[in-house]
Amino acid sequence: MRADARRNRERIVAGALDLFAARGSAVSMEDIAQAAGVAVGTLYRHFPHRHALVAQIAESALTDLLAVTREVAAGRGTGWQHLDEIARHCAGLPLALVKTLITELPHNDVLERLNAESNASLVAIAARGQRDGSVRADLAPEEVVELFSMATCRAGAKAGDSVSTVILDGLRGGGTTRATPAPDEPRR
Amino acid sequence: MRADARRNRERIVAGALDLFAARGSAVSMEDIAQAAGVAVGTLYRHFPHRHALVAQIAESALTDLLAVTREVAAGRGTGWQHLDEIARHCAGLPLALVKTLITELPHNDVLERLNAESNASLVAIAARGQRDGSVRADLAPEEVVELFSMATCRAGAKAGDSVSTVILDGLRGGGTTRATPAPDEPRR
Amino acid sequence: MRADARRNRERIVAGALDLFAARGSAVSMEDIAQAAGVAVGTLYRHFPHRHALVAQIAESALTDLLAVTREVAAGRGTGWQHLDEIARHCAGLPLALVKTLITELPHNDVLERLNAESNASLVAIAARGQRDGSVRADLAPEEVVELFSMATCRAGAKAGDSVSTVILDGLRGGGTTRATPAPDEPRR
Amino acid sequence: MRADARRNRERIVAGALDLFAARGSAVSMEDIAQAAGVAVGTLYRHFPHRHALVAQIAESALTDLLAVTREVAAGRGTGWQHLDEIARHCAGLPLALVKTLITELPHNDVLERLNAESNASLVAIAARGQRDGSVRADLAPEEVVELFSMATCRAGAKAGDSVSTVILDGLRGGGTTRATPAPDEPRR
DNA sequence: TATGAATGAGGATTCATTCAT
DNA sequence: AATGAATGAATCCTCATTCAT
Repeated sequence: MRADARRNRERIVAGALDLFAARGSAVSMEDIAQAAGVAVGTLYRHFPHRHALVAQIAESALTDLLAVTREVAAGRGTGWQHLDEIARHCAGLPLALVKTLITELPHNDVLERLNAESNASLVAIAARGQRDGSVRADLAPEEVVELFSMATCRAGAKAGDSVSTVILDGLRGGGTTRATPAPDEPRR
Repeated sequence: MRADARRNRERIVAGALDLFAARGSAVSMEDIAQAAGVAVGTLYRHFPHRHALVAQIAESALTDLLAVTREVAAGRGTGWQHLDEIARHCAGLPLALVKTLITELPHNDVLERLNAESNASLVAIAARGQRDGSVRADLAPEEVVELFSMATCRAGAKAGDSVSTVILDGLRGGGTTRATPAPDEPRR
Repeated sequence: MRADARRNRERIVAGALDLFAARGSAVSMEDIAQAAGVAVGTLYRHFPHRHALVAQIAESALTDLLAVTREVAAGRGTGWQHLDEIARHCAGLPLALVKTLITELPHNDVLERLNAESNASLVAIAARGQRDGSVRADLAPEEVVELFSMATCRAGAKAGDSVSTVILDGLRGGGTTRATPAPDEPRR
Repeated sequence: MRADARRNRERIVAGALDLFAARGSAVSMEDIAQAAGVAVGTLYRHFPHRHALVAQIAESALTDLLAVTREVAAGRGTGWQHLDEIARHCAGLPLALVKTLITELPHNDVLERLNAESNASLVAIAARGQRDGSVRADLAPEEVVELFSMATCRAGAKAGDSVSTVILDGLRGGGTTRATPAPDEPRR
């Protein structure tokens, strides 16, 4: 792929993401092209139809999520610490947006698989956390992940904001008091 | 209003709600009319444009929410118990759907007001709960309400499902250990 | 016909005329009914369809015009005086509006006939005027009538306004011959 | 603009003008597109809505009128000769149609201005004609222009037809005074 | 390869007319 | 006879997609 073609493709994806975030998923292809500084024809050269573009955006985010998840999972620390660290990274990903975008997509194997794999990874982390005592054990690991996703996929989620923190803390196991912030982590 | 007209109106609203839930907010007016068993003209007689219909659906749900909130708030019990009880009622309301529908609506004073009032009510309840010790005090009442809303506005939320329960439990105050169900409150 | 029915019919016609004048011919039947203080059903009881209503309005005006024309023609005076007098009466009739309304009507025998008869009457008057010397003789009587109609069917025509007067005066016969083309400006 | 696009645009405008003339202003956009040999989408690419198309048609005609008016006014001859020459040119313009089309347009600054400028030009010409004696002086110049417009904006006006000629002649000044009111008919 | 014009199916909305109350 | 709700064809307009330049 020529350098300018790659650049165009990247600008399209980035511009579309911004537009979707700013004006909802009902943005027209024409507007997306314009935001990327190209003509519609070019947009369609890169993405044969709208779904392909949306899917690409989703795929990027989910791929990043999966990568982060696996990377963190490969490191050291308790299960809860892993969840917490992944959550921090998630704040930089447009997961809330992607979640809504996906709902208007027809069935898509790639996304399905990415989703399943992230989920499997997270469930494994949760389960491990429950075994190492860092994650509360009175929930199914899937429920832990669902709560984790809620903290992570909220619209305006920022790394370490109160609401995420409360949920994350709520997932902790053990006698350690749940939500009280550590002295050096003042609640915002 | 004539009886048949009211019946039609109700069938339209109910049918639209179902369709939106089943197929997303991009359903056509034609389909909505058909689902209600009327012709488009009838749909438009009751709602001069799509926004009016969507707004009506949102208004109903928010009105119900406000009513429940106030009714419960007027009863006895701790702040947390009130939140818990309201949450149970919310499970019957299409709040998750309404939340997404509202985003594609132009500014709407009525909805704005309903939203503000429900919120104010809930914040008051949260604050009261913090004073009576039933709600954890290390959060701003607004944050409590945000968490409450997350539990309440989830897509498939059912009264008393694990995830809601965890979040609600996470809002508890006091020495009592958070998530462990009290003997008389079996986790569902 | 019951008294209230006749009253309704009259209010409908009068209201429609006003609305057409104020907002153009594209007014809806609903609006016309409302302006008359009745429901659409009643409007349709009196006029089986829109065309019938419009035709009725046109018919009224043309009938009035014909009556005036014949009445004046039966009196004494020169041809030009008759034209002048008819023109004064026309100022009270919505002829300009009716002229435009008629264009959107399908073929209509009654209107056709009324039109033809008024025209015939006017042509006769013009011809008589040419014989009695009161109307300029260098035009076909039909052309005289066309000019007369222009004076008479203008949008804001008022009895005796300057513009009408000029045209009417231009139709005068007599020794003064302003209308004779100068030698170097041959009449086409 | 690409050659084919310009050709389409021109065919649309020309076709629409013909259709309006033939079938009134209520022609559908679909029909207009078909008459121009394009699809509706193309029609809308050139004119974002019906009003824009109608306005374009009006603008063309009024622009032509203004150009003619100014061009003629810059030449030599008496005021009346200028009016007469402009009238000849007007016969080629769809002024009658445009006049009715304009009534269904929302406020439009460009058209407003064009109208005002043509009018101002014509009024100036009329006034000059009154000073040079070629235009009758017993009318306000605005009234002269109104009469001029009547001659010029008639439905089937052809250059130099009798009716126009009579009106134009009626605007002449000079010693012969057919327009002098009879003593018992004071001019208002 | 990029451009942007053209296509046309689809969706919102209007309104003349019909019909149940 | 009046009312006003219901119908549905017709119209405007949008936008994903295709294609000529």
